[in-house]
Amino acid sequence: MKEIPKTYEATEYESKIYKKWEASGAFKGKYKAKGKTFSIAMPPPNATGTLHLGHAVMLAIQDIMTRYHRMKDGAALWLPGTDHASIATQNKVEQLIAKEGLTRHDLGREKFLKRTAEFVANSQNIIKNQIRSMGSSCDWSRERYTLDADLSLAVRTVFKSMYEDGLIYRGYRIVNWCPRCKSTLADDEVEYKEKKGKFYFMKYGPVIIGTARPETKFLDKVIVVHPDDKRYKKYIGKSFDIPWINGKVKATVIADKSSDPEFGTGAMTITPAHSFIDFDLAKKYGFEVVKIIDENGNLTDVTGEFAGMNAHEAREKIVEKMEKHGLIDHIDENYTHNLSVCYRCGTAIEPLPSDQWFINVDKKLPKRGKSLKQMSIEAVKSKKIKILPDRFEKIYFHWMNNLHDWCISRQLWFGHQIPVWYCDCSKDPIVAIEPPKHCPKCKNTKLRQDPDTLDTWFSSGLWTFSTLGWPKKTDDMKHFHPTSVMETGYDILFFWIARMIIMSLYATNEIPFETVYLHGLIRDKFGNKMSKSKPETCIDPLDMIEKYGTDSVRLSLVIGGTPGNDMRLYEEKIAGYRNFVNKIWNASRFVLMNLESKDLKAKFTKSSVKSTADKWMVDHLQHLIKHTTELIDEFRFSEAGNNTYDFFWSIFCDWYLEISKGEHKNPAVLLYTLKTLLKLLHPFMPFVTEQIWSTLDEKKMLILEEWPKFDKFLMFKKEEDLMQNVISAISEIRSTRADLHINNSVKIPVTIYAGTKTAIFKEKAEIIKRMAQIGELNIEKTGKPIPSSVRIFLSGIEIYISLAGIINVQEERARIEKDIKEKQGFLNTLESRLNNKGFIAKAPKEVIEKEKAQQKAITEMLKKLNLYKNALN
RNA sequence: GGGCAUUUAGCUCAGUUGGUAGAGCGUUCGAUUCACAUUCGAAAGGUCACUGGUUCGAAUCCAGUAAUGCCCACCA
Repeated sequence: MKEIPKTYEATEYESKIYKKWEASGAFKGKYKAKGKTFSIAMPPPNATGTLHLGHAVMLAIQDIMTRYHRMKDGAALWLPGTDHASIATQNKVEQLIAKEGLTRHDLGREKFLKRTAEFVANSQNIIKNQIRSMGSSCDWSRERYTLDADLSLAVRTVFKSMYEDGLIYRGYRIVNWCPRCKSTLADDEVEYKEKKGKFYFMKYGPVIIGTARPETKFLDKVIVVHPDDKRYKKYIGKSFDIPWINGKVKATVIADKSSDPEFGTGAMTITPAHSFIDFDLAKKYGFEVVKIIDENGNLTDVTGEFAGMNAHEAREKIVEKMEKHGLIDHIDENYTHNLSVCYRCGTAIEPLPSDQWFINVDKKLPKRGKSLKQMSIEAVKSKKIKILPDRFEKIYFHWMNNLHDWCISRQLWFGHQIPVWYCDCSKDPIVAIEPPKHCPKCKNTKLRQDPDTLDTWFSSGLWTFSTLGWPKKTDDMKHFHPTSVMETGYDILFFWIARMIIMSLYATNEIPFETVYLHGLIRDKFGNKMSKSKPETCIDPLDMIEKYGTDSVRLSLVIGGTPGNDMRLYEEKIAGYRNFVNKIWNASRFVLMNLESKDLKAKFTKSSVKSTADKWMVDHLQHLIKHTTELIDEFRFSEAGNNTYDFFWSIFCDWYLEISKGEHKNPAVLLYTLKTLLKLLHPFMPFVTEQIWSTLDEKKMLILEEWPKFDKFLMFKKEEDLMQNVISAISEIRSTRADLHINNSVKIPVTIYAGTKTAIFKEKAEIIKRMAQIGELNIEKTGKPIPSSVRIFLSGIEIYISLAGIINVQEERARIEKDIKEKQGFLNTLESRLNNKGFIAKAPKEVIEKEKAQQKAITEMLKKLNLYKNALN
């Protein structure tokens, strides 16, 4: 009837289809008629980024779920947005203005933020269009940005409430300080890099101490040894005047179990201001905390002649001086240590004490009697939140159990400025949601806002509910929260997932999501991390979309991947799925060519299913519907996609379409099967399925169609079984021909004795002839062996390929011997099992019955094969 | 140092309640105007890392070993 082009050119259709979807309102998150609606909050990409494979894989998986539920439930929400990513974005803009020779201080806060806003607006558009190019069916009318007014309101609301609950406090603590970003970092924003360096052993009065950082040791005056360390027992509690870097110091020896006798010399001095452990010790014993290194990474005035020098650069000079004074015992030149560096810029971290805002994770909440930590652990332990794969639950618990108070203030400009104001009249902070007009104590109107901003994860921790209108009580909150699934890479389990759980439980008293699906990382062909510095294996999803189409890229990212496991991606894989996309296109093309326009309007019912082949096809399809639905519900997307792929290609195309050629076509079943398959494939490959759908005279777009339902009245077990016999016969004949090197152009005569299955073989004679390239075909119930022929024995069926004049006795003998050997081998294992008393006694009945039946069938076949072999000459 | 994962065909990977090992790519043989050569038909190719255990039966469950990768902690 209709003719569509021979090859599917993805780029011709994709953007048009996307626009049509978007314009039609199909993406809009509607409420399900009954019960809670399926919803996903899209992990917001950084407002600065461009689409990479990490985004591509998350978009593909989330879109599959959203489209599936939209079809199945009639409604679903996928809420998109972007994250301001304070530190990453600020760094990027700083790099940009550096090209103009400017720093952010040259511009000043206001101008710098304006500049950043412009930059963000521009890159947001880029990433948003790239999200569209992946076919993402997200609700753009609900799009959010973490710096939007209402999201910022949510941030300030949570801050104030936490402050009032005594969870947020200001404290003087050691923090991870990045001297380049000039900001604090949370513990998990610190990375460790192995570095070769020197390890210095220094004479410190009665002991020798080891350190990698001599430049922090100026004011050390406490020696710590283990209480049981015999070497030092005599010194404990004593004081010494010790010649040190800048003259004499008075040092005391104390005993504490934190000193490891096995490490170094077993004695250490402590540097309270620049080591987390030493800070804790200093707090424990009440020692003075003096800063040696300042916020710029320079040595402070207490270091005397070294003041103002960069701490790292001063190291060698300090060591030189110590050497001159005989304070160096020896130096280990080959020491590898783990250098802590900033996860954003790679600069070495300086631990230093500073006034910062923290969230107390251990304090029990006034009304709930539990700490944030306890609540967060409970939510997962009780299975209210399920993490897939579940081994990540253990990792989550471990992390949560060891969580320290969360430092939330950052000395950055870009972000949510901390909603705290100060008045000159006192040091007390004024915490408010909206800027206060005057000081509540002295009515002074000149207030200063805390210059710091909040950790970017503070606002993204609110993402599942701040995007739905919280703190207002919105209908969206009611229908969509808690969200159904959080789908993201396992690499941000702590950064983000854990924080969302903490924040949501605190603010809304609800879990943020029911299931966490963690996908793996995409790696290159050799299993390495993809990097732009290796262009030969680095894959840019946008290039691939351009070259192979979005559907192919999506399939290649989903099939073959299992949650929590990394996956390799390479261009050949994408090309393979492009072939599949084209296969679907051409199968549809075939169906269309075999339809009249009246067939498109005809209704499909059970009575449309006529031939045995039709019934075989429709029966298979019911199983596929059932299985695919189950697999998607179980988050097994790879299997669901792969099964449908197999089905489409090797069942629908290779058999049913081939059978349909000639006299046997049934437009109703062809169309029903195609439509059902398009629906099942739509979540995985939305574009090509929608494009084909548009040629089928349907009223609704495929995106809004109903998900196929398994229909037990369309099962035809008996016909399915009969047809399978015909299919095996065709396969066997084809295989035997190829084995015997009989060219396809030779139309060989074949005789089949089909026994009880004679009727179906007679019915399908034409199909068998065509598909197995047979000349003359005789089908009888039984008969005598045909001389000069090759024989195939199936269970209850004998096939004779007459090869008078063509048969090669030697080849045939080899073929038969191989067959006998294989069958004998199988028979042997069957019999040894059936002779095993234990097996008969303990194995389930069905298994035993099955094996007995097989034994009988094979024994019979072997008998025939041997007779045949002996007759060959 | 602690934890986790992976190890299945030449390559990339599936394999959920334990019952003669599967796919795609690649290889080999055969097919040229058939919906599709982005195709079709066929084949070869595997002690399921190793050792032991449980079981009538193990790729699958348990214990141990090895290799690889990842995460956490971090030592003055």
